[in-house]
Amino acid sequence: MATVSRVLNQKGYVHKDTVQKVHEAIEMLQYTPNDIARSLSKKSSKTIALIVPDITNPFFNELALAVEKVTQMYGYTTILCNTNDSPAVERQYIQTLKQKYIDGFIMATNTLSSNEIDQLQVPLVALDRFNFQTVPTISSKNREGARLAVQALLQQGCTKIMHIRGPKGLWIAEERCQGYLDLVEDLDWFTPKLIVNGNFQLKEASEAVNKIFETHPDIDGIFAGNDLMAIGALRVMQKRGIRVPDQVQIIGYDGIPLGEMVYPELSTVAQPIYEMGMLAARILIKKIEQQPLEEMNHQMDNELIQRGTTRHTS
Amino acid sequence: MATVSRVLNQKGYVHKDTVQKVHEAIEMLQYTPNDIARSLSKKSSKTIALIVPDITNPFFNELALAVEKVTQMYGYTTILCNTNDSPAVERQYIQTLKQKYIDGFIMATNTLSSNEIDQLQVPLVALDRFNFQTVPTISSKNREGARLAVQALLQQGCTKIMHIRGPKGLWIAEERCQGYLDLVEDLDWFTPKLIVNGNFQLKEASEAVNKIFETHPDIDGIFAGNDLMAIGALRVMQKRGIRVPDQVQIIGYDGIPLGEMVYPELSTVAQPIYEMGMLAARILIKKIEQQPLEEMNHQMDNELIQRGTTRHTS
DNA sequence: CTGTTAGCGCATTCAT
DNA sequence: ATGAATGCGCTAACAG
Repeated sequence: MATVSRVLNQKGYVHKDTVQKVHEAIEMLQYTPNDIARSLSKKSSKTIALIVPDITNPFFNELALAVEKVTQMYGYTTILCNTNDSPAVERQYIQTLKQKYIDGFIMATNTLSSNEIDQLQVPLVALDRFNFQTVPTISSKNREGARLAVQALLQQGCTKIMHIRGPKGLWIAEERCQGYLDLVEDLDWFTPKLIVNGNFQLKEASEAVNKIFETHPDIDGIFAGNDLMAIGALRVMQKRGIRVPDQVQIIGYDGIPLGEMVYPELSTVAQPIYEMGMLAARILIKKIEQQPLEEMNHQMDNELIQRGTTRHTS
Repeated sequence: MATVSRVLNQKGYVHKDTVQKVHEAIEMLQYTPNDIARSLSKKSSKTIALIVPDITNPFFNELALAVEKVTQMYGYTTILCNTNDSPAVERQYIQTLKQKYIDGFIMATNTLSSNEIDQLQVPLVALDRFNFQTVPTISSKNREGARLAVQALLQQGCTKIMHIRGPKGLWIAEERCQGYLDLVEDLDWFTPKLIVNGNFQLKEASEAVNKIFETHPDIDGIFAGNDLMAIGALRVMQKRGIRVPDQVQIIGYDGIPLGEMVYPELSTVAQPIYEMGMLAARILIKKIEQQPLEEMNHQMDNELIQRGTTRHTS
């Protein structure tokens, strides 16, 4: 019995012939090891959890794919948890998972206080969070990315640009909003009313844009904090019979595949989503296996991709 | 120790005062039970898995919400597994989960052979599958639903209706296609060329529709096997400058929220997604707990919802 | 009503 | 190089 354990884990000495025999027996008996017993004994489930706020957002799907790929390579299982933006659900998941010897978390949500996170007792890496001392963070250069977008809008003739921002208090939403402000705050047409909150949701963004066009019909540029909201804005333009990009130019943020499926195709600030997911997973596993981390805060570069919703030359 | 177990599980006799004292101790020590040990002992993890082919499809998200809701009510955890249409991934999940004492599966995929499913050894309920003898099935009345859509198209003046079907061999796709055929097969304009395969994906549907419009520019009605594909078709119309619903009318199938976010809003055959999810979960739990099932095959009613992509009167 | 005991299936000493 | 013994934290059967 101990011998079988040895060959399964490739640990300790075991004669070559015995290995062979064990494998034959396994085959014959259709034996599969019991992960639960293994977990109990090792105090580890070889499982990590990826916690996301909205599973229908393709951004998180791509992230999940990336995470799953590398965790699997290292022999870990990953389980996907969708909180639907509810902190209660998130806490519930964390609690349940901890009772199951979860080895680590990748948090792509921002609902928990840093206090709660510190008490976690389980390895953790955060996506799109503000610099922690204690937990590794991965994000793209949000402020810089936002500037990229607004600058393009400006250069391409926009004379009144609105911003659809993400949730208040959410780090990445603030940063992207700041990037927008950096470039337009001092222009004479600017007013804070040009910033509306879409909570990163298509529907809310649509409603907000629809409303602001009542009072500001002369807006000719829209920078959205993510692609979903940009698409929401695009819908509104179509509904109102406003031509994109002739009358209004739109740029989103994320670079999700859905952006290429709408018409006109969405211009966007593309994050290296897949790489961010892989990096997060690698770092988490390093942390779980107690290896030293070189860096705590990873900032990825973005790329401005101009497609059908902007009037770019060339 | 056994007493603690008793109060936690509310099983067996235990004095009221003792219960109190145990709870105080739990509070004091911040004790949380170890689910892994519990699972090992009970040979059950109190968790079930919902296996879906494409997590970005809002249909499955709504399903997941429903399933999660009822499983949680019964004290189960549910874990979401996205196979991304890969049978290999699906098998991998099943294997891994079985080794973790998973209590049951809800399969919203159709990749596995019924043979494999019979060997599963774990309670299972299937969504949108053909009538099994052994496993409970839930689906909507696909053929009837399809007829609902095509009939409306016909009545509202369409004289050449194409169908974007789902994957070959997939039961629900076949049924919906049959429903289409039921109504149009004998009409003089009909030709099998009017049926294209979009594999239930937005992108593939777009490409297929784009292609068929080269040879059949006089199509004035589109019935899509799901909403995602219908939206793909809508995109193509917009790209080609074809007015919807004036020149072409479109009806999808599913009733996902996304359908209300596009412009014009999508007409569709709405399935009771949430109810289907809840029903699936209830049945699975019944099966896990060895309660008798009254019925094996549940067929839900659909509702035709006409919105902006059709020219309905009233 | 409560404490003692054995066993769930594995990994990990320690002998041999 | 291999087998026997112990423990992971819990539940269930049994005594008391």
